Amino acid sequence: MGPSDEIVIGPNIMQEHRHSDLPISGEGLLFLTDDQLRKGIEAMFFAYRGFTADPDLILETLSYGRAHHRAVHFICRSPGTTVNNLLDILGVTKQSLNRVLRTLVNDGLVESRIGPQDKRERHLYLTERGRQLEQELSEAQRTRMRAAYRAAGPEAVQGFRRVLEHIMDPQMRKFLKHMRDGG
Amino acid sequence: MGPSDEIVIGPNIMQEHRHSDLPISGEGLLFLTDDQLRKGIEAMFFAYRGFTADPDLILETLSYGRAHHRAVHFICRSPGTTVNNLLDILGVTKQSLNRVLRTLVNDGLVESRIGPQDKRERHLYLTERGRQLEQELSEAQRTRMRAAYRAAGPEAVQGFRRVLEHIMDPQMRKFLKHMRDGG
DNA sequence: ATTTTATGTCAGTCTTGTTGACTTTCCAAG
DNA sequence: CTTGGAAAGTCAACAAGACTGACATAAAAT
Repeated sequence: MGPSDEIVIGPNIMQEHRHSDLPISGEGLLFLTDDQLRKGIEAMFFAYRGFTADPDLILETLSYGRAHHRAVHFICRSPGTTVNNLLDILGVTKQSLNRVLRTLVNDGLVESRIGPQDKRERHLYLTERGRQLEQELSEAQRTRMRAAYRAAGPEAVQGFRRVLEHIMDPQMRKFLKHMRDGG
Repeated sequence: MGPSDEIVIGPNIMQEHRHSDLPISGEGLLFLTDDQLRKGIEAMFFAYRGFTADPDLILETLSYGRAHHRAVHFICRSPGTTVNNLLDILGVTKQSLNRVLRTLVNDGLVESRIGPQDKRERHLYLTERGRQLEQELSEAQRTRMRAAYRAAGPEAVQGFRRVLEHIMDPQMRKFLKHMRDGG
């Protein structure tokens, strides 16, 4: 942190964008005001930074980045998945993913097997070392999440998940649901 | 999406990392299992993508990036803030922030005034055009959040905020609280 | 007068995204 | 059977945006 250890972002002049803040009715729609939304947006921003902070520290020591973490995570989650599946999930170009996968394969963390039916496909698996790294990364991330869950309580967690699922694009929600049913 | 419009990430083999999943007691600690945590982690990942998707579309047309959005957001929120304050909040280097601020000032979206008391400081303000862009960006983002909030309901929103605040680093939580008291 | 602070700049690197061009493989229509 | 297109993956080059390090300037603090 800075020298003051206390962030004070200028005089506390809150902008009043009230155009859609009018409580349409007298009831409990206060949680939909622009001000409430802004707080949620900022919370999302700061929380995501915390969310990635702990794995980032580990990745840095290996000169890997978040892209590597994401690849390893989803390969661990669904061993044998193809590059194309991964592309849909990660939402990046195949060239971008390929660079990451190449380093992971070269470093002996991921194994890429030619598809038994369709030889164009590559099926991806973690090696033992890959599983080790994945464990280390996700345990770091889980530790923070576990603390947050515990502090917030089960009902808050349910709300958390509920809102997140409505923020994401529908295909992704569908994807998560699909996995949930299977798991 | 892809041609299939349906993401199927390989055979649905769920890894069972049960080492800390043992329900310590028979009570309601099920929300702390590794599996629940993994679902939360993935939800966070997908939701954050949705969270940034709409502003990104607007930014692209202007050849700006998320960095510009963040700067404009926090300058709008706290007009007159200094560069140093912004650095603490955004958590980037001054070189990185400076590149963004320079383009915003050159493009006439941000005004940088020499501090009245301390002439070393630069106080940052949005111009009229800057405010317009900020409105456009945050309205795009709020629209998605509003829909999610409405769909999830007020209790879920409360839980959402509660968990997010526990995920972020304490300084950031303090910062948000500080602003909340003032607003 | 010296040091510290706030800001800005230049140069160079790294990660991770992009597009374009290419090979290999598969499948289906002629 | 062949051929042409689609799909999967790879290589090369480029851009955004983060980073570090070195340095400059001005003003405040000591």
